[in-house]
Amino acid sequence: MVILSRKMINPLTVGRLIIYRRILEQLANEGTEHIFSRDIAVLAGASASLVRQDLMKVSSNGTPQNGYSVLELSHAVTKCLGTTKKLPAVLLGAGHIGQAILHYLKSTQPHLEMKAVFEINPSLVGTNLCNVTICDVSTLEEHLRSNPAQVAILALPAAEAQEAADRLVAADVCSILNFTSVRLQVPERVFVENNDIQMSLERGAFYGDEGLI
Amino acid sequence: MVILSRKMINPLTVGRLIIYRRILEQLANEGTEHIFSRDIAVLAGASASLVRQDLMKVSSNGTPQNGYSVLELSHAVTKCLGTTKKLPAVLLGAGHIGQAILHYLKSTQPHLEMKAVFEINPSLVGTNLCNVTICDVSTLEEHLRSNPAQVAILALPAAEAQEAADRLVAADVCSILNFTSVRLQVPERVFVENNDIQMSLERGAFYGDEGLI
DNA sequence: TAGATTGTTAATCGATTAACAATC
DNA sequence: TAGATTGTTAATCGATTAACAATC
Repeated sequence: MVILSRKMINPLTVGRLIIYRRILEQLANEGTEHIFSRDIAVLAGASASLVRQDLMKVSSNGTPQNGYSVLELSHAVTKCLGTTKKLPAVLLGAGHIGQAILHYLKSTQPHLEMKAVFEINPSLVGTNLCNVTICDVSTLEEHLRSNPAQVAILALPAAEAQEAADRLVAADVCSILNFTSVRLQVPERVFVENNDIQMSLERGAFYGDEGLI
Repeated sequence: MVILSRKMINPLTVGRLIIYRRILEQLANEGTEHIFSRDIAVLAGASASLVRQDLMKVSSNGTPQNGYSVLELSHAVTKCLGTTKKLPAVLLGAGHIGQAILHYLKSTQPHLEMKAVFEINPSLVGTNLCNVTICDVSTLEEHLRSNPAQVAILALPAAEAQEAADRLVAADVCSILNFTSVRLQVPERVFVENNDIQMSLERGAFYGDEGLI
């Protein structure tokens, strides 16, 4: 018998639920009390049908008259996404992207708590970044033994990505946020979220090129 | 009659072709002369079948004996992606992400040439960023009239994203790289590449949370 | 030749859309 | 009530995988 878990929700749906939550929080701030699936759809760039299907997963209860209660739905989505506690996380790479991500974590509140930043560049080691001390990457395993982290963010040069991933997997990290352009090879149990900024830029350029019919 | 164009290749395939090209360039640098679809698949995180199907679109010609010539295939992919010339682009938002992207454009070579950076924060206006002058966002239209850009990169606060997109669309930008967490509403002719770092972080956190079976 | 791989089509899988009874 | 929307299932669409003849 398979036990249902949050993990049973696929990444595409999770991505949309995250978008819905953001929209609902925004609406709540503006004082909107109710909303229809059709309107969520417009704001989320999805179809009303898909929105309703996704919301089934959070055991929503809208009414034909008023649609969904913004507050209730917001809570239901948040509960489904299960982000009550903050997960300990580590960042590998304190370059431009690493720094941007760290600032992101400080301003918005994704449910991650950055425990340490690791760098190869020795001139950065020991300095501070957003109140997190930069450690030498050679101390990664040691650090993770005493401070386990479930999530790791990879923001280092492509050439170092796979080796770093191997070490993270060995240290029981179960979710890797991969901001490098390398497709990591990891065991199936490890989740990898690829965010390939370089590819985004190139794809944007591709479709921006109108020079051919 | 519909004229075939590069645009007919869908975003998923384009994304993989970009990955293949990167892999092939890396292999070429290492001196590898031939490669099989199976090996590309491993490096690209795809199946061999899908790799071959994608490569059909670039009119590849591998042989059963040696697979593909790395150099030939690399050129074929590059030709298909059509990235000979650099497209003029503008960046909106000179915050942490904007800066990281700008450094990316300098180090790697996506086929974009950053023409100008626009900011609302007046204290940044007039200063330099990676050799590009930061302009006041109020001069956007004026600038685009004299220096048309096909591609725009959006890296500003969520609250300003839609209005900025509207202005870009009105100024004939045809590809928007959206690094905000807002789903933009644009005419169908405009391509939008969403890269939602905030969502990536939250999804990574979701799947990192092993606390429930 | 024998064997493995390519190029290409057919089958499958999964995600999205459409449909519609139940509901307020 | 009449009408629009929800929750949910069925149909469709499209992307990936499987299959296989042709090929070297």
